[in-house]
Amino acid sequence: MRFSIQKETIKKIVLNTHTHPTADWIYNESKKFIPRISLGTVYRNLKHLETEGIIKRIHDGNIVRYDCNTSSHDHLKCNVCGELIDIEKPEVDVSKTMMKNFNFNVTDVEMIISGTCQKHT
Amino acid sequence: MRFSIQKETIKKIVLNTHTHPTADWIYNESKKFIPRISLGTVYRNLKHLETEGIIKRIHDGNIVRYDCNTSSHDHLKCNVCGELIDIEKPEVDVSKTMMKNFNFNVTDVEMIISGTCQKHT
DNA sequence: AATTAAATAGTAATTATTACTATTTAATTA
DNA sequence: TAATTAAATAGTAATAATTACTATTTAATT
Repeated sequence: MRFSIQKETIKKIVLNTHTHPTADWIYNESKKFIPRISLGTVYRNLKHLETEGIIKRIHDGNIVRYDCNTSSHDHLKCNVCGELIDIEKPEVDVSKTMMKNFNFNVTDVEMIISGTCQKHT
Repeated sequence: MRFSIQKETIKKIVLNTHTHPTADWIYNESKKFIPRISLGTVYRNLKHLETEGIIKRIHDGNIVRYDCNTSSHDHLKCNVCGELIDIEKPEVDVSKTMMKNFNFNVTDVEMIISGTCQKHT
């Protein structure tokens, strides 16, 4: 992997942004430093960073976001402001726990557990 | 809401399909019965069915799927065959539980809890 | 049977993302 | 230090999923 100003800039932006930005947001942000940067460059480097385990790709509904927190954690999503809030250690009765601990009124819990099923073991 | 063959057909297809189909799959399936059906009609009616609470829209990564099971449940996603398996009652240590109960090797757990945060109460 | 407004088919537009290619540039070598 | 080489970029085109638009059709009402 070769050095490039673009790669370094994108990396710096994502690692310093804790609001789960989209590719487009990162693109616009990087244009402040490299006005002629290409959107393809942003996507390519985000993919690199993900492969290297430096960032994580998260799915907010059908919107793809990037997360500089690569530790295993979940997200609370507010229906009003759309903000994603990092949470650690999901518990049994998610709704009740969220209500008690975060004063967060759960209307929907969406969880996808990925892995390998018994058919392929 | 007015009767239409298209609406009835789409409803029947989704309610009889338990494999979490995509809009495109439903479109192709409905063409077997109504060859000149429009893709827009499929999307419009899927949106209606969702609004009426007859089906649920689920997010499989960045792919949108439709689920005729509207009860609160989660999904196991196999990385090999891509199949989504319905599960009830998520438990604390998800990985361990999945391994024990389903012989499912978890590599990633993705959960989005939607609702309203304390800023808006 | 005539009327009316909702639903449809077909097409165009939009958005997010990937693919392609000529040019640029970081790293290597002479 | 200049020449070489291959990786990365910019810019554009292509693709895929979805929504928007509009003239036409059709279910329901009169």
